[in-house]
Amino acid sequence: MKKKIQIKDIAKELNISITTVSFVINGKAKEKNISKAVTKKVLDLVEKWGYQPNTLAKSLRTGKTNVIGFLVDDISEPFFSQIAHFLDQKASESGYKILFSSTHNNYGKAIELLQIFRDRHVDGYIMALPEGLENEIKNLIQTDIPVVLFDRYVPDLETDYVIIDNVGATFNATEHLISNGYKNIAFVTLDTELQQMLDRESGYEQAMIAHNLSSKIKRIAYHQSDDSPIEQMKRFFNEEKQLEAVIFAANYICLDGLRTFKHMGIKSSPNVAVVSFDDFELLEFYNPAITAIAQPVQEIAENLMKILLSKLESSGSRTAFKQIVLSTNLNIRESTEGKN
Amino acid sequence: MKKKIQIKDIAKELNISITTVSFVINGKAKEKNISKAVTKKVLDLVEKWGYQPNTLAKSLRTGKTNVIGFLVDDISEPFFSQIAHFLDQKASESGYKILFSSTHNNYGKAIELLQIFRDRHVDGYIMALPEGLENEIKNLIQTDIPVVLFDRYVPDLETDYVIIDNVGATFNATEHLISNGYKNIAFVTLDTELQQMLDRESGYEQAMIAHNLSSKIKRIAYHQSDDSPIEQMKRFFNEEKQLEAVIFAANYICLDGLRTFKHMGIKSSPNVAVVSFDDFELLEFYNPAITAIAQPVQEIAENLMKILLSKLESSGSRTAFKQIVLSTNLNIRESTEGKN
DNA sequence: CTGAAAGCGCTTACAG
DNA sequence: CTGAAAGCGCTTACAG
Repeated sequence: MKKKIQIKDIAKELNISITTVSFVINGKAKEKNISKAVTKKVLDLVEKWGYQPNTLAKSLRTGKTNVIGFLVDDISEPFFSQIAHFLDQKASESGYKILFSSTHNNYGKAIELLQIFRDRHVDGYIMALPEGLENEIKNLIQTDIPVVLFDRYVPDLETDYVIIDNVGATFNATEHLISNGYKNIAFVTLDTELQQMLDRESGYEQAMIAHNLSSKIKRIAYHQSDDSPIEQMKRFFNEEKQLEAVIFAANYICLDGLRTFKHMGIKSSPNVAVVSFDDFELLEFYNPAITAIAQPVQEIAENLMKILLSKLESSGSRTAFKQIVLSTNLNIRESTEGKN
Repeated sequence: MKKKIQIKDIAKELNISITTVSFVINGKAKEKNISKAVTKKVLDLVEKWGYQPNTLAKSLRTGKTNVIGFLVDDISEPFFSQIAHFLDQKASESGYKILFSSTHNNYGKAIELLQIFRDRHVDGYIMALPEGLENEIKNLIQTDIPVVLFDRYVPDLETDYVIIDNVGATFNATEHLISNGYKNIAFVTLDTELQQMLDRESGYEQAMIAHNLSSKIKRIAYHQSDDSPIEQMKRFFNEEKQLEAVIFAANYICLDGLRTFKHMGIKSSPNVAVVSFDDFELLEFYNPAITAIAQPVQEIAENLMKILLSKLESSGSRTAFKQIVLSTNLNIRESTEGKN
């Protein structure tokens, strides 16, 4: 491999100073009143020699790395990996790269990763916050390093975020079921304090109340060794023989729900209508195809990146927090075709 | 935020030189004959003040970034995002972080990304090579920067890689079908020169020949605007009315195959037995559940990381190329239960 | 056993 | 219009 070219090589070849070369390369020729002739000479040689500035040296000097830290529960979950994909596309267009890691919904791991990202001087963070990290995030935001949250948020935490209208999503899904003739509708969710899950539950409840129907909410405890989610659901479905429809509050809950149905020999529709939060391939191919609340993944990623980039550019001048709420889409399929 | 502590702060506080502090921090106290007392003093203060070396300065000086570049077609494909997840876990344990990007199977994009990774001084690469990049990879390897390939490989390219036994995988799957009474078995694959796809095809052919059955191979052209994969498959299945079983050579091909079946009203088993290359959730839930060749994702990731780390540690002393071939697992499900 | 100093490759305030 | 030089925060060859 040919030896790496440096600024000083260019300067020497052209008999000008390093300063001048640096100014030209960084597009400050105009601003610094460098003559057209010199500017062109430099640019031509840079082109000819294929000079690439050493990003490490640049970062050390400027404190900017052009790296964004991306933190989620588990990068292999389809929702997160799709977000990652779109973020990467957008980031690349602006010269940023993404460092990712998975917290596994673990407080200690998340703290550690935040520390590692800090050590590596990431310019900003995009993350889905694990429970209990409110204070760390508050501290992070106070250091003036841009942070944009998504998927979940903390109601009284002043920060930038992009989320979806969880209340509206389940409200609409519930109304859809009701208008198709279902009355005995259950909502199966996670036993958690995560705001987005509470919002989803609330949307369901509001719709049920609006139609004078009584809510049936089952909160499943995950990460509990002595009582598997499937066992918990089995008991619930056994008690609720007259159930006509179920809304599952997240994709993995839906998967476990379908597994439970299989174990119990319950045929989803026409027996029990099913709606899943989060759309994924399986639902389309299931027999019968399952109605799903789809999150606008690309839109979420684009908004995250847009907010982060604007913060990055206006760094210093503290801008107002941007909070974006996107609406979801109800993909109606056979599973909720109605009782009629 | 409290001002960042530097080596010189520690040195000043302790009235010793920067050199000594640096040696202690880098675990060279013994080697450099630093006294136990001094060593302890330094370590205690580092602990107390929570000193973290500036990785940027360290990298600039040493040329090592502890960053690994991870390049695949599309990070949001489940296979790749799972690999990413396991790699991240393993890398973190050794103090490495992963920078990822998607090539979208695009030659120009891949070249560009390789350049960007180089600019960022990644210590090594893990990648699934897009077609036509053989020469770039050869150059890369010659620069002595560790590269480990996976998923696909080029037969006469001397390098490290982790792949699966594609020939054996489809050979076994085909034999499984034959022993369950299927004779008229088709193989639906991609129209490509990618070695791993050719290997899969070859495994199928060898099994068919071994049993004196005639092969039926359909190569689907993807990325062709005027003739969708589904249309191509439709025509094929229409011509082959007597088909008893189909092996799809990759997960997305299988998905399109299932879509085609749906369009045509073909009921997979019992009419047509189906085997998919790559296992994913959908197959388990499909009705009937579909038999699949599963790749050992975690094992692949672990091997990739092990090879890369060993190369990273022995940098300079060029080690022999490690080429690992892992075997797959045939997850037998209802779709191939047999004609009996 | 320990320290002063050069150097990694940039950017930029300051001087002319 | 342009340049000499300091400094970002480390590591390490060299000297004592």
